[in-house]
Amino acid sequence: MENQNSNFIRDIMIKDLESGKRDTIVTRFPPEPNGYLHIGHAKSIILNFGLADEFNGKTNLRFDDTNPAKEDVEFVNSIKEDVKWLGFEWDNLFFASDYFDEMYNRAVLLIKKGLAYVDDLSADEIREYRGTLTEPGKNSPYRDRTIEENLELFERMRAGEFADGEKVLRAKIDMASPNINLRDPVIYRIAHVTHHNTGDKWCIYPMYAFAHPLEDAIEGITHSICTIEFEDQRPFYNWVVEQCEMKHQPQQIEFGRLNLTNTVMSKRKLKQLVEEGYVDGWDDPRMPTISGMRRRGFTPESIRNFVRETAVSKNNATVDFEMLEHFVREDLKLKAPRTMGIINPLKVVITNYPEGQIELLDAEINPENPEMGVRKIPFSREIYIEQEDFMENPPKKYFRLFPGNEVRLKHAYFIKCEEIVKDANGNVVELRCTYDPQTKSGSGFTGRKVKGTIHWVEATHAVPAEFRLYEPLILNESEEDDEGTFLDHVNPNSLQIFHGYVEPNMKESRPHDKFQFFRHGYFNVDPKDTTVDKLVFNRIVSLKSSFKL
RNA sequence: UGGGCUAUAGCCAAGCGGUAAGGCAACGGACUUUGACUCCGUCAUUCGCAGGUUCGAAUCCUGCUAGCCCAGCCA
Repeated sequence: MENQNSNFIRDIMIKDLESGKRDTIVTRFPPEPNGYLHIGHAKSIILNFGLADEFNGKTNLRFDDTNPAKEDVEFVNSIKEDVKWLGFEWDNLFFASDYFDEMYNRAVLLIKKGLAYVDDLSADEIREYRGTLTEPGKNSPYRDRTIEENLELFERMRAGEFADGEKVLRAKIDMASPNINLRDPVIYRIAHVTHHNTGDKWCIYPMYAFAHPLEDAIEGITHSICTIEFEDQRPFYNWVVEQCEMKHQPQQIEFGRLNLTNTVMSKRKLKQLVEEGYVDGWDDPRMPTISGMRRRGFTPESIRNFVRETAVSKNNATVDFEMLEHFVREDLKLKAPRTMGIINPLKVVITNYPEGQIELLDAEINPENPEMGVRKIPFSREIYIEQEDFMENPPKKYFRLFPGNEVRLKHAYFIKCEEIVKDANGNVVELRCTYDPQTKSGSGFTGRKVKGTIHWVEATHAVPAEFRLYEPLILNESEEDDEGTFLDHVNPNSLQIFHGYVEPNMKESRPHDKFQFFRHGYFNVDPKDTTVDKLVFNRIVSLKSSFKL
């Protein structure tokens, strides 16, 4: 059951509906197609789609493609895939570029109202004229051009008569405003770049601050939900809607970004990790991208529940990664079949078990969800167990195998360690044990108890498999901005690869199948590197453990 | 330093003048053929700090402090 925390955005919607200010809810998820989505975007997606769903409203997926230099169809496709995978369906698919004509006309309107002008100042000069945080700016010498001149110049900008950077269109507001965003913001720039949608039709493109309110107004968005850093932009957002005389008036509402401990979220840093080879790509299972999390094995349900549990506020929050892990475990608990896998094998020979005999044992697929039924697993004289489950000189409270100790083999028999076989270097390479036939699992044997139960895989039918275990990619807890030095905190052990064995029926597993390897945790069949003769399992999350050596 | 925003436990967070919800984590204990799960219990005399108003303040007022965002022809 997916929970519902109270949140201030929902409260606003309820109020607007009750007061009659709105009679429906329309939201939008407006990514720029210039990169891959990450868990931070998931929060925006879940808020926009989730809230609209609650009120039987509508949500548009809108690509904010106003800067062709950075955009690509590759990204529009991956974004669409990620939104769908997260479980949402958009009511309409739009592109900001669909509205370029209307935006142009609204800019002309502004010029005609004396509220916009063409500026010939260079980018550097504009910065100088803008003033600073503490000093007011000053008016551009071009600020008082006549409406006719501005109209003509803007038309010529559109016609391609000027080079990039030669001229811009600016809103005429107040160069002395304490809100720097109101010091005559640039609303159109020249860029002779081919656009992924409109091709070479345009060589002038609207800026985000001008385009976004228009897009929202055109689509009849009621609540335009965005992140907190746009709060200063809201006065201009409202100015555009009003001065451009848009019929519909959307309301911008800001929420605090989601951050995770030991995770970097900025595009610049993620890109650096990819490009400098710290990870395998944007979908590396260690990446906080949606595609990375999908490949790691996180489920859409777990991400949705996690995001909903973290709630909506205006704080900049850094949520413990353990919170995310909790929600995957919870989701997979009833869904994932249990199976046994040996990550780090140690051979065990059961000396009193008949040679050549193979026994098929019954094993519950998921004891917490009995409806999943039972599987058969082979047992014989030779098995593999986990190296970690044997110690020659164990500390107190070690419940696993050690010389003379007896443990239960899950679904099978009690075995007792009788003898250790070592190689020339003194490493333990094999254990010789005996089993007690009357302790067979399910036989109801109660003669004696054993402290530990360990998992195993029968040696002659064992299927080799690769296990990939992950640790946080970044060692420092919060994403502080030591510009450039975050690479110093990259965890050198973020990926550990092991070669071991799994049960024979695991041969049939398909990419993205999820399992709980008994006592190890939840794993996903890697969709990229798994082939017909090579199984690769990504550990999504370990099981919790209170065991400490 | 001008403007905007934020501050409640280790983390996230509810609370909206009537005496600090919930989740994660942690820690005890019960159960256990997963050192898991489940269950049961513990975990803020106090809400960034200092004053004030009030019978009563996390909530209202005043002053301070700390953190985040804004000086792209990025979004």
